[in-house]
Amino acid sequence: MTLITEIPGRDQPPPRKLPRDERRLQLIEATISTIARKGYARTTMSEVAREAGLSHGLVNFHFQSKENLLRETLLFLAEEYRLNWVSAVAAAGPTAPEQIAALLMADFHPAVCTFDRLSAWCAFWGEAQSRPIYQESCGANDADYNAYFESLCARMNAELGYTGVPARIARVLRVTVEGVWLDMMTLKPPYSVEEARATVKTVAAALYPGHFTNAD
Amino acid sequence: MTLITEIPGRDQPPPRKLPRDERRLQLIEATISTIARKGYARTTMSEVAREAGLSHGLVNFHFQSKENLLRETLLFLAEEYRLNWVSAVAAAGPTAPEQIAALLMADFHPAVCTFDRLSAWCAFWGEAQSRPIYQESCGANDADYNAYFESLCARMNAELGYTGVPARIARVLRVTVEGVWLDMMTLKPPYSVEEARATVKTVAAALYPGHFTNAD
DNA sequence: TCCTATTGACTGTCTTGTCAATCAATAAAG
DNA sequence: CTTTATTGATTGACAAGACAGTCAATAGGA
Repeated sequence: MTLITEIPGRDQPPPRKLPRDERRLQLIEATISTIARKGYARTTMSEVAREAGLSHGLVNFHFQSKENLLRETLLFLAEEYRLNWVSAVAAAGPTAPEQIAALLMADFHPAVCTFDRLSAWCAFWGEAQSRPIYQESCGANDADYNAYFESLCARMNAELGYTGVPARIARVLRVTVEGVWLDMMTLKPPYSVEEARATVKTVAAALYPGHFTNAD
Repeated sequence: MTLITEIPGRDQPPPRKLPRDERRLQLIEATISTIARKGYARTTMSEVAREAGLSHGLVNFHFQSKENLLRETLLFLAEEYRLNWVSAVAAAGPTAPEQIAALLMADFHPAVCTFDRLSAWCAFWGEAQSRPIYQESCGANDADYNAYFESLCARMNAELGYTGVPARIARVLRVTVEGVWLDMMTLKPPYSVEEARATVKTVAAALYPGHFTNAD
């Protein structure tokens, strides 16, 4: 999504110069698209620049090195993901089932669940060198997510009489979402977001039959 | 796992020359290890050769090109995976729950569920260019696997009175396994194979409460 | 001897990162 | 209001290095 060109009614060409942060964001988006289109291994500085319609010297000007560009792209995705689920639980009702439903459905929100973004996530997971980078910078995010998810499962037991091991139930729900994400990357043709959500709801309904229902 | 050096009791150096197929297998194993250790993007012909203790010219001699080496490595993993689940269901009892259990547990058999192999799978999933290769050559395998899994879920309905949509239930179980695989790649430290199997059993027990039990 | 596997030097190509020159926008000066 | 610095973004040519793939020479087994 470009920044300036889409102001409705004014389709002047984008300005040649752009402030630092907007240009960086544009280049990160171009990196995500390039990874999705060409794969991580074939993502070059020049290709990212071409995707953005800029010269490759500019990428180094803004990010110093390719390694740094990829690191910042990963951190951008991680922060975007975190904001998405945090705002989803904030907007949901206070009961444990409502909060769990919000967490599960947030992962399929169009802000984070696009083909390009899933593709980029999958590429980073698969690239050995990016795993320590992720752990180091975002391990705390994941720990927060897991801790919150487990606390909700514990509340399901305490408040609503279920008996599953919270850590394991939370893991089941989390890996189901991850597996569906992988499906949406891998399968040809991918199934719809509706079907993805229905699949996750099926698991939730199986684990908590009184408080979740199958989609159809 | 090297091929010749580990014959117990005979630790003569490996023969300088090796028949075609054994050398190819050795290089494919070296490719898997290299992908796991350095990542897909940093996997070079020279690095694969060094991992195998051979010269890099030999890799081109046996595989013609890097692209072909990676393709054959992917096909090797796919065939190994297929043989593993096929033999697991062949060895299991004939009832639907037994067959489903065999399918689910087979994915954690040490023949296919090692860190190097999971790492390589994940790298191939993440690499955009390898997805069409996989579809083209192994899409039929996956279709077989899914069709068989769905037929088992249909039998659970017909023979044992369950009511879930077979396609969706099969998908839930499959994505759970995939998600746990991802966990075993990503998490630091990874949880044990026992815990992985217990997680999958939790889902099966939730979906088919009369015929699967939680691990503990 | 013949045949196949193996080696390692070599080549051409691609890629990253640097840098001096250029350009656009704004501020300052006339 | 026009003209002239100043600043910071942008470009494209370039150097240095890495890599895939080739090939002539060699070694080992039949």
